[in-house]
Amino acid sequence: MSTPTTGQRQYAKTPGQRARILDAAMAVFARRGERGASLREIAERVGMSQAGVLHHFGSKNALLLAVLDRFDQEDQPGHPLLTIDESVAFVREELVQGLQRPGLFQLQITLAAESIDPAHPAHDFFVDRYRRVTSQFVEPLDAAAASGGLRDDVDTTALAHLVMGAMEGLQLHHALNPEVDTVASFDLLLDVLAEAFIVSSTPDQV
Amino acid sequence: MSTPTTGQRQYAKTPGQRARILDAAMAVFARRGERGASLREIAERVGMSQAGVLHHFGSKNALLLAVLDRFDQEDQPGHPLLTIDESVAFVREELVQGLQRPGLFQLQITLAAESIDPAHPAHDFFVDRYRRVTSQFVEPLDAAAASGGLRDDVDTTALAHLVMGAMEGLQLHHALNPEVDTVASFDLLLDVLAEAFIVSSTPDQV
DNA sequence: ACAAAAACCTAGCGCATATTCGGTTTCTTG
DNA sequence: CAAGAAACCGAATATGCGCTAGGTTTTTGT
Repeated sequence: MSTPTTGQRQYAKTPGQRARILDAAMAVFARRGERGASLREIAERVGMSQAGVLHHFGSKNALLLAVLDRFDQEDQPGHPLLTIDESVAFVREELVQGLQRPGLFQLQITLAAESIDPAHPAHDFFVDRYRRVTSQFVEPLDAAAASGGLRDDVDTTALAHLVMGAMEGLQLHHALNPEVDTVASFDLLLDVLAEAFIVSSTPDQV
Repeated sequence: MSTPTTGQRQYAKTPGQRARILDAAMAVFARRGERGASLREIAERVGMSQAGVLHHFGSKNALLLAVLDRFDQEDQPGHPLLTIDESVAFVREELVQGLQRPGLFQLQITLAAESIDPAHPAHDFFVDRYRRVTSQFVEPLDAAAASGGLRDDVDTTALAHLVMGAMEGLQLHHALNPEVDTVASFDLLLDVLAEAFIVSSTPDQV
């Protein structure tokens, strides 16, 4: 009765294998989307058979959900974002890192666009995700507006959507044309917004 | 010898049928993407068999290209955009109309995201398209900068990418969460940019 | 009115896919 | 070291896809 009814025995290398499958699945889903991705291609990358992959994740759908779960954790901030500066720094850092690890952003854009279709298996996930991320962004803005750090006539919701939208739209352009400098454009936006809306005790640091 | 060797006879209702097929294909491609779309679903919408659709367009690929062709024409400006005001007005009008005709934008986002994959049949189209649209936007900006209508230290390319990226990113969010007010966020961007960069002889009209 | 071609349809082919099934190997635990 | 289960694999199944083949109906110019 050491590992009883819950008995989920597991080999030592199993977590590693699952991780390798997730790596491959992320890359393939990012490139081809869920609809264009095949278990065969994922299995090939891992050096395993289709059936082997399914042994670990049960179905393509479950594999997709596991990928989304991991993706959600990887781009979650380590600590709550309380101030505007923290939020901005976090989101900008994401954009910068996206240049060296294009997979994450590509996964996001590819799957999010596919998920517009209500019949898509990730539809609910992305609908919920955008709501969460938006409120994560609106809250510090509202807090700043309340404490006088922001002009109080600003539509914080519109502002949050603008920043998030710009980030992903730029990323989409960059994916199609690598010459597009996402960070330059995004910084342009941040500078202009700061100049227009932030009420700083110290003068602006452009 | 009235319609000789080039003899492409056509029934009277054929153009109408082709148009109806294109309508259906646009809607289905917009919802499901190219990979998720099936000729069967398109044919059903038209009230025709799969083979009937193929009789008119030859292959799914050719149908996709026909859709892209039409799409490109529909959102092309009627006249060249020479000034910033014209460009901004045009792109903003597109956004407003997108609310009443979501199909066009959804088609654009869905297919563009799918097209990140170099193996996608529309890859070349979207790579080229973004280049074209960007330069269409950069040109009036450069002209304005040259004639003193714009602050001359502005990175016009980054600016153009920002505006285009924001537009599409917002549209993606809106597609997933209709509560997102794309026009409000976009106007926010335009106002802030105008205030920051446009050198107007008359004072700004917020 | 008549032939000829366009505009369809039904049926089926070949292929790729996700998933299942039964067996074999590999590891873990007592 | 010896069960026994986990971790695989090869093969088969069912489904959906784009596309083709061949025939029938509808429209057309003469």
